[in-house]
Amino acid sequence: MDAPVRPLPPVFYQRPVLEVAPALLGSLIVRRVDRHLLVGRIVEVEAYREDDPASHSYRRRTERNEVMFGPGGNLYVYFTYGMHFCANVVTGPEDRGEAALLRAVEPLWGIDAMADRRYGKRRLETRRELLDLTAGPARLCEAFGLGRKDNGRSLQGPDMFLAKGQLGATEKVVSATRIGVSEGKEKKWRWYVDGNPWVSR
DNA sequence: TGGACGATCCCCT
DNA sequence: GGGGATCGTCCAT
Repeated sequence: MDAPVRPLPPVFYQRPVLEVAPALLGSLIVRRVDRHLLVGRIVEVEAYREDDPASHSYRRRTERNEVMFGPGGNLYVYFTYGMHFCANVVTGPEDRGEAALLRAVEPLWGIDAMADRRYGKRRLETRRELLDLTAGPARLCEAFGLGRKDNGRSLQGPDMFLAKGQLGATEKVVSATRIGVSEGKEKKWRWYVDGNPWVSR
């Protein structure tokens, strides 16, 4: 029997990010937007913490990073490179600036609607298009329709939440260094499902 | 007030 | 493997 799909509770998020981030692997991301239901499975994440030079919350509390300092269980969405959005799950207690970046998702449901957002067409034509649909933090934001208006959004639903998921018996979690950071290179604060085709290549 | 740069992606070679 | 797109944020003047 399938378990009911319901939001992971706030207490799930209100733990240290180095615990929460790897625990997110296999979780479902559930999104209702423009009358479409979109579902994916998280397969790659990174942790960012207040004492970490690579984190937006390093040094000062500012207007941009304010959401990271809120209680765990909200979405932190930021704009970068002049054209992309990236989505994070805020973790830890209030006033602790930490979050887990969603880097890759395996699309499960609503793929035609995701394709429409990503490529302007509702039918995928190549395997490459399927793999590029949600592989990467900005790609998954575009596919799931996440943007500026979603910054600070609660993950208790109904239009956006994460739900308990499963890792397959043969699926192995691997930790590695983070992508695209110039400081804090040595920290192995990226986790992914080994061999999953949506993980960054 | 301005300049440098970024938790990226895409297309070209 | 490399570079361009493109603009909000931050910090140094």
